[in-house]
Amino acid sequence: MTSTLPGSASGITTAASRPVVVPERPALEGLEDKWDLIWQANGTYRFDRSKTRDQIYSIDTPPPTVSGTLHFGSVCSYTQCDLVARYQRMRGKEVFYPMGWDDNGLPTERRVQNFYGVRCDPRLPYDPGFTPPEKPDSKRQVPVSRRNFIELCQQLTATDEVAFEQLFRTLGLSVDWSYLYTTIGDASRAVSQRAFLRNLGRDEAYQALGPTLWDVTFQTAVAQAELEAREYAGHYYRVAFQGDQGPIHIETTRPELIGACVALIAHPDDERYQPIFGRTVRTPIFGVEVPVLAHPAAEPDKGAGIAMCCTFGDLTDVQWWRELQLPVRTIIGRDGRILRERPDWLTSDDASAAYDVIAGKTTFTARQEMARLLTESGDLGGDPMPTQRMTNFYEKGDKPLEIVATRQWYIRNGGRDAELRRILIERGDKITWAPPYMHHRYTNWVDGLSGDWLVSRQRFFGVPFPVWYPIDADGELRYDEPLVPGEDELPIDPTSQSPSGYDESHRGQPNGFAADPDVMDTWATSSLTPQIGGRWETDSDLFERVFPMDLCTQAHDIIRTWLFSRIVRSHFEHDSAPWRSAMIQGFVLDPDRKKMSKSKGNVTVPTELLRHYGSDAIRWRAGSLRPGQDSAFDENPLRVGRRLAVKILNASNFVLNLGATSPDPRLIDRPLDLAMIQRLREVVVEATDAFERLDYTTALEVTERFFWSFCDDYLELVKERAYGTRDDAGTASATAALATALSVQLRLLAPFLPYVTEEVWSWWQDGSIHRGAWPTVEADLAGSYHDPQVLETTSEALAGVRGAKSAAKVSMRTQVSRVVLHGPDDRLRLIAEAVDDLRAAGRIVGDVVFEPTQQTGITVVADVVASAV
RNA sequence: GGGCGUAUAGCUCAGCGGUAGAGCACCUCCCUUACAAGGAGGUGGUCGCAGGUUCGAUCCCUGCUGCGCCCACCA
Repeated sequence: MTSTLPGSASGITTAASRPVVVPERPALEGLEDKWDLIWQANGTYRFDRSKTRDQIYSIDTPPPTVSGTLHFGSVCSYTQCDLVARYQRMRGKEVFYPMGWDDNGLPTERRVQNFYGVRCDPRLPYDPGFTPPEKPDSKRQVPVSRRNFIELCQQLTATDEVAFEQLFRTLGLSVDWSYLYTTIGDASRAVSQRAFLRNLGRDEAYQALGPTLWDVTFQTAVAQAELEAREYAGHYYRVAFQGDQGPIHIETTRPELIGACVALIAHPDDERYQPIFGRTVRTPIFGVEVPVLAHPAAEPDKGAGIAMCCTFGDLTDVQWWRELQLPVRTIIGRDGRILRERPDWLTSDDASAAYDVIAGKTTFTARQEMARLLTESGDLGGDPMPTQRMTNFYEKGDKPLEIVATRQWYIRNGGRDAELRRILIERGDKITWAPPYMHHRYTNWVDGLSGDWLVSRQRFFGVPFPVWYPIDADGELRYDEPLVPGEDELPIDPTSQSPSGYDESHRGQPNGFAADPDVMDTWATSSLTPQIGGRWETDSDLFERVFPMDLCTQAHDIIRTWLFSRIVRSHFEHDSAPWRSAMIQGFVLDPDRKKMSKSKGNVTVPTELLRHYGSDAIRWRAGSLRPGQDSAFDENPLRVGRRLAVKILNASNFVLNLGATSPDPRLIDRPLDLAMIQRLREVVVEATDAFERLDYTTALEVTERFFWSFCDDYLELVKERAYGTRDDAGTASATAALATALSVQLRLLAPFLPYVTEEVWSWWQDGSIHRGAWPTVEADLAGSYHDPQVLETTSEALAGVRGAKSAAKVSMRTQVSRVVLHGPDDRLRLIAEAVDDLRAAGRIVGDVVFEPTQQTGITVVADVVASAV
């Protein structure tokens, strides 16, 4: 094993002055471990930060959520990014390609809860000696303090991160691991808090008290981008409100919210209700007077055409409440249950008695109880009608979202500002999208935003808001006068550190301070990955060399979250887009084209596949999946990929054993060799153009197609001549052509199959192929033009000879006494240029006769000699 | 309901204004001096439907239909 030196890039290969060492029996097994170690030792993928911005290609890679295992689809996505990284590196760019682990946030918390059987109760004191239960019981989770909980999060993610790095190394990602970051790490927290404070200072971030989408399971607010509409079974209840002129019937699916009703609302043009606009009616059961109001968002043909507005049943309620300036009457708590305390607007004895029935109940139970009460009171018109409706869920949750009034932090994203929205859409217009149509998804999403970006979460394992609030003499928090740290103090934890001018004795006291209790959503931190990876404000020299970045890669599901949020942050902080190009990747679906998910148990785990087929085979598969396109998981292509890797091994071995070890285009002079080189020139140009368009699939396809025909036809046609049994000039031409083609092809394939190409390269070349130069016509394939049809046409004739043998059911070794070639005169002339090679490959011992005809193709009549030699 | 994508061989997909392609599968043959976890040869398609543009349409345009994804839809 010849070891390589860091940075010893050998571009164009030269005549081999070093010994060529080909193993006796080359194999794929063990290549991953071997080369991972060597690459690591030699710093093959080390980022050289002395390079200038124009010499650098920087990549913003999604930090995978560290929660258990990676999908096969993720493995493909990361590989696709790596293909581009490797191509750019071979093109001579210094590639900045940092990796991060997204370990903060709810997914980690949830995994920790399930893994250890614990839940966080921030009221508990820290227990330094805590050990998690031996056998986690998900139904009886042990309450632990916030600090204990965070320690468990860090413990588990640390374990997971080791496994992730090992997997990515095995996969052959050409990452410089010394730039690794984690989203919960100090550096990320500092970046996240600094960016937030800057947003706050420029009024791009603000705090507001208002209706918020709320997940009752996780007990946190969630953002618009994290919503998922799902079908939800329910009933329409026809409910009577009593008015002076008789009952008004509305239809609702949520009778448990009647206690939260603040108005009835119909469309202003709706003649049925015009007489009662401005009057009041009494709610059933509770007898609360509510106004009947007009609003254009009411739809006359929906339900009864008149709706009850509750605080808050849905987003339309929020709109009515806001625009009609209605009061807040909250009856659902943050745990998703009806408030235990009786609301003060329910004054009558009947109302109190009825409320006591539903107090503390879940919405589901309360709904049943209310239906019963309505039936008893005679306010329910007819039987409830079953219905399926779409309801908003938190994408990671399994109970419908409620809307509760809470104080939250927001970052402006154009949701309430058409001008900002327009500017952010324009940012998207300037990015090169692959595939181009993904641009629409971005534009549509931004265009459809209806509110600012809610970034606060009432959770524990995340980046804290770097904010305290003064407490006035009356013990009230002054939210409007937040205290913030200096940027040089970051990262800070306001729950354990005190603001300047205070000390811990003032915490929670009148005239003291209180910490903001919330953490930022994961996306609020990962929206800054270019800044985190590029070490914004802590290493400006680096940041200026890598930002704005050249490329971001990610799957299409997080355009609305990660991609958009990075544009927002970069727009505010740097007045630019974070990158020039976005490569959007598809999903790998299960074989039935269903989305893989852990809950369905249809996830394909990649580790076993990597072991079985080898990393190169997996990478080959990833390289055949086009950007943006979903695909169904299929094991068969992995076999095909492996076969290619084996073929490269065998063919290279063969070529080198023929003595073809010196690529030298000047020695190539035979028509067949020149034709092959001409085709290879075309392949180099096509593959390069394709990679420049981020179309790695086409680059792979043209290269691979050439490689197989190189093996099947060219190699067969020249091997006799290359053995050197006939004439030396012909042999020199053949071996030079073979060595040239091998060198070029290995480099074209190197991004896709880094292990097998590196292995073969090491047999006869110095330095890592991955620091070698991407092939070009000028540097590698100089020489004169020759009609490439000589190769195709002669191959076609050879196929004809083989066909004749196949039809005669004889071995390919069988000799042929006489061959007659029919075809157009000009094509026969091309064959004549390589007829000696055709003779050798076809084992033609007698005459080869050319008979020009009007037909377009070549047909062959061959007289097969009875037996093989 | 709005947007986007897609429809090509049994399967997965490429292609593209000029006589239909690949891989897999299938069939036949060959244990051939690089490769039997190989190799060679072969079967197989009115390019979703209907119009239009064109000398010519799988390709461009229009409409329809199917499928998929994103968004909206909680009275």
